[in-house]
Amino acid sequence: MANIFTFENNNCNLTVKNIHCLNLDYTLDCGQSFRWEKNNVDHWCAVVNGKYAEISQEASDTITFYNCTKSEFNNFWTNYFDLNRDYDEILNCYKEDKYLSRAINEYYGIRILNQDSWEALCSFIISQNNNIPRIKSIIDRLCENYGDKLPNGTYSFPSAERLAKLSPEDLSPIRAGFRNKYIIDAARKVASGEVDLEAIKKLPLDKAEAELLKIKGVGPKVAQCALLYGCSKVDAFPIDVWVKRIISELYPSGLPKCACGTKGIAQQYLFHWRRNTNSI
DNA sequence: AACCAGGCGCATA
DNA sequence: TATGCGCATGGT
Repeated sequence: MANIFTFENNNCNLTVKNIHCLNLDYTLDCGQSFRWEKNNVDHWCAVVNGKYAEISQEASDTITFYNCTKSEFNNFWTNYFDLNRDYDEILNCYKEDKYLSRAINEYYGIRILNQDSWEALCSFIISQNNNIPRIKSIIDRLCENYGDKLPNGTYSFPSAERLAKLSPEDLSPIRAGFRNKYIIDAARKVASGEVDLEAIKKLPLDKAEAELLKIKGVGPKVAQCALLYGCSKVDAFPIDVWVKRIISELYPSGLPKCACGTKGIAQQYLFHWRRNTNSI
């Protein structure tokens, strides 16, 4: 069933009701995005596409966007949270599978975000052989050093064009180690158009991956993450250590066919479930 | 004090 | 094609 939203304006804030299958706590803290943090009043905050955003969830179907207009919601946030995709229909199909069924029962409301393609690519280059707290702190330092300062003192994610002018040595303050040269190679190829992220969004999955593999430090895992989280490819399927465990333990002959076409969504539920529940 | 972290590039066979 | 190691850094 499609979302038919209802809106309430309070001062500059917009409360949206009748949102289906979106749990902010799960969605913003499940390893797909690294910039969202909860503030002192338990609202989720981040700089998203160059603007500071603050949101909170009052009920399972009710979310308030602070300092946000209805047109900003319609033109940006519906796509960011992928609200036009019918998750209930997708997840309903997963119920025929034993483990997917458990994962969606426990973590109903995870959605795959449509993040900025460059930010997603760069963030998952940083993620390799790394843990989530440190990924976040490296990205924070990258933004503080090379992003634009916003009026409230936060920083935007630096553009590929900005980083393309730097050398790997220039990135030493962010302490990303051996990943510095990968970030710069990605920035240069994206800024020059040698790797065209907008074109990649329109390519089939395999061709899109091949384009991203032109970048030093981008292998299959990072490429699939960039495609899933930044290029709206819901069938992209990043295989990290956790998903590798899930496959070998539960799906030695592959994911069930109910996940066909949305393997990235299934992956996200299984990943979160395996990391947090740790029982079969 | 070793070991690990949402991997990848490179060398070796 | 398939393994194994080094890579920077910080947390446990």
